[in-house]
Amino acid sequence: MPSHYKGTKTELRALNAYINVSRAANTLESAMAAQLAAQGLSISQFGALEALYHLGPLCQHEIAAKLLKSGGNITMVITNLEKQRWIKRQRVPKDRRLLRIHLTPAGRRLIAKILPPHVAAITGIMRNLSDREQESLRTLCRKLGRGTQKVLSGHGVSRAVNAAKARGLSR
Amino acid sequence: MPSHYKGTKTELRALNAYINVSRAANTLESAMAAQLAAQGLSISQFGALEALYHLGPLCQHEIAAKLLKSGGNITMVITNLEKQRWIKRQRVPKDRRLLRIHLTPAGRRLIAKILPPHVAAITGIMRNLSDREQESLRTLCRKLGRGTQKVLSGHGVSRAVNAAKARGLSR
DNA sequence: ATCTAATCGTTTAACGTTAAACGATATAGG
DNA sequence: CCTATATCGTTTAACGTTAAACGATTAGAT
Repeated sequence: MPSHYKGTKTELRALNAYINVSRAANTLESAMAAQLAAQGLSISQFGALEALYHLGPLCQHEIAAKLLKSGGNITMVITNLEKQRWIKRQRVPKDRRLLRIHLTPAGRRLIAKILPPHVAAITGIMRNLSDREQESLRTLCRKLGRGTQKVLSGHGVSRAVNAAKARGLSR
Repeated sequence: MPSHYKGTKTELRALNAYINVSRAANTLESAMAAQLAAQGLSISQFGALEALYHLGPLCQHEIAAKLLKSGGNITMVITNLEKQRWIKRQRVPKDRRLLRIHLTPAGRRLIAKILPPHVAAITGIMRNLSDREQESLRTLCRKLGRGTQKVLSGHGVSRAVNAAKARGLSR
């Protein structure tokens, strides 16, 4: 956005940092989406499978919180995954409002197969930065993210942000 | 995503950097969307207005390239902006395939009014980082973005990435 | 000059996303 | 017990996004 904006040095510095974070994230997301598209998975679908793989069976609202997405969205993501037989819904007898989502054997095999190249791709991309640079980038992004949430508190703000705020945004 | 992934130190470092960039960008985007929603604008609508404001009248494909969005999408963005009378389409006599998009006086007033608080918001968020940190963040993100595009070349990849690759991704 | 290529904007179908309203179920207070 | 409130998952409507097919128009090649 800074293209031709006239502002103080402080403003231009902030704008430049802002757009470079945005673009880097967009580029990363496109790269991941392209990689997952080969397996017929969207990023959210992958995220759901990965969460189930590492955390065990989860309810939909837990997945929603994990992925920072709305409940309605997760209904769709899970429905599509179920169509492909990667997961199954299972009513919880103890609390019949809940659906416990668990991987099918095929789903488990899929995510186990997909995960290593996925991690390799991320690691490969990150190799453009030195170890020290990666850690520096992580620290700066965390600091920025935390600060941004403070700024937002109180305003009418999307569910994703609220969800992130509710739990400590992890790591 | 790293939640509970077992991997080498190198992999975990890369994954942590990756998710922190993603989350920071998501948080920033939500903050901007919330701010613009008050004016009834989406991020893309704002981006189009801003481009027209700083660069003068543009054709739709130029706006698409600027915002890294597909042509069909820009058709919709411009259509919605035109409904609200912020911009106007104008056929170019010299090349009748082209539509030159220009701000209406009201549109110019709007973006002129919106821009300062928008910049102030970004500057305010970025104040969570020192000047030196902002510059460091910018540098790291640029380096990462450039590297990622190299990795992508050759694969079937979204238009946005291709567009970014085609022109030098500016700055 | 004519025919072929490429470019521009539009339309369509499909998907992901959100917010809001809803029905089913559970929990807490009287 | 019974009612009010809260939670969970679903549905719907609306929007942004992409890719692909399309018609109109231009530019290039022969």
